Amino acid sequence: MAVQYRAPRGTQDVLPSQSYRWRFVEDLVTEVSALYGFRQIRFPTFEHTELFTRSVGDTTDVVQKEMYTFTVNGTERSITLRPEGTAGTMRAVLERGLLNEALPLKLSYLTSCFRYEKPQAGRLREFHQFGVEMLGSASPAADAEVIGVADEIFHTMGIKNLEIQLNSIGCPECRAKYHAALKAYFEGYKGQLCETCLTRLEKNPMRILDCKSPVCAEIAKDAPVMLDYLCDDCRVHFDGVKKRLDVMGIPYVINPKIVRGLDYYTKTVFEFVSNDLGAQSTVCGGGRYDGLIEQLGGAKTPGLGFAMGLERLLMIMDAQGIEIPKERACELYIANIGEEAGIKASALTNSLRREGFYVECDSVGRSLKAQMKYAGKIGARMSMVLGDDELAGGAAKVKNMATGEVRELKFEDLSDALYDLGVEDILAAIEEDQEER
RNA sequence: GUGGGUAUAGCGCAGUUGGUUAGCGCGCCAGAUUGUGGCUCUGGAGGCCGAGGGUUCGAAUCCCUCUAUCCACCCCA
Repeated sequence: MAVQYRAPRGTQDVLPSQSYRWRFVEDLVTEVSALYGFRQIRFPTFEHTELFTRSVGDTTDVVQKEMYTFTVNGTERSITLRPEGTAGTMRAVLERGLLNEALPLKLSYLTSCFRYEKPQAGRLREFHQFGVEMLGSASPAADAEVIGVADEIFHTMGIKNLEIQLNSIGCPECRAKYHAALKAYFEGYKGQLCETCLTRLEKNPMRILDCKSPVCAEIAKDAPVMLDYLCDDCRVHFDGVKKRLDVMGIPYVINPKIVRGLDYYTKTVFEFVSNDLGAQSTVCGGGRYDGLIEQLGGAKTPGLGFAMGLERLLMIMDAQGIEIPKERACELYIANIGEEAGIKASALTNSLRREGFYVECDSVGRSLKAQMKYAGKIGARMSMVLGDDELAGGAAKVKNMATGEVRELKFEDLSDALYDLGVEDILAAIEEDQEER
């Protein structure tokens, strides 16, 4: 069958059978981060392009080839769909003067992001991130706190086998020295490096450290390590972070190869890595960005944060068989026979819904048998039939769909007082059913 | 941007060395005593076999092109 319209490449529909999983995750990350004092901020889906080129960095892949950038209706202004959440958050913070409030400022966000990439496992063109930003503290305590929230979120979800990889890429001063040393080292192997690494050598030599090519990896083995080049300030800071994580009981491994692809990072960088994902093994990544606010025109303010990919998070939960609470099931299905009973069933259903119960009745005009079948299919916990007999006799049977057990409910005057009397008895029956569970 | 795999019903899949009306499971709809679902049985709806071109008496099947999708590189969450 030739479907006329397809979802654009790299996008996904979240169907009702899956959406409850999303809500569960969204609620959980929001609640856990709130315990750490992070309050949610929301910001536009698109921003002026300059915001991203200045913050993310115009030499990064994200800016150079992955942004959805466009102009609208012949205007000059260039607009870009957010490729990440930090830039928009910082813009809002500066524009709305949030740094004038009590510091540190702790914010969280839950948004979709857009990157024009070739889709593969765990990589989409529209994807969703939960992120956290903490501004106004240069102390390693802040680093530990931010890593701590992420860790606690994964822990609360019941996710296992995550590895926290930690590194420091230093401040601009010590990193420059390291870059020089690294470049000098790899220059000596220019003839052996792979093609991409030759461009990396110019652009960002640290990336060579992470090359999968066996030759490059072999060469990289003896390359200088960033951690050996940290200035005193950066080393003390990094030690402080590690010490706090140790005390907090959060295990981590030092990975000198973590580089991060966004320009604004300084000092601490970290990733939460899982081998339950495909090649895209990072589920959460972040770090410190002490120069960012200043770069965007604000007062010099230290800051840091992380972002986690919700699709990847869900993938891990799926792979690890983590159970997510199912949605509330239909509590009662009211079947009807005949026009008159159908009208009463509608009214009764509505009354029960107003009482806060999940009740369904026939809205198609199906036979009793088909109605019962439908009730079973949607997983209704109880069913009840309304027909001439019930309307006249003042009693109706309520059936437990799981056990088949039938119980008769009596009504004083079902024909006229159905709505009031019927509701009460049925409410009692539903509540009783709920208690048993 | 560079590779490799895949494309048949809503979903998951068969379809022999090319051979007539393209099948199976699940799902969907209806029926099996006119007022009770699940199990079983019967019937039904639903496919230009991803698109276009070519070879052939004849193509889901062979060839070419395109598109989509998946996985990997790259990059990142």
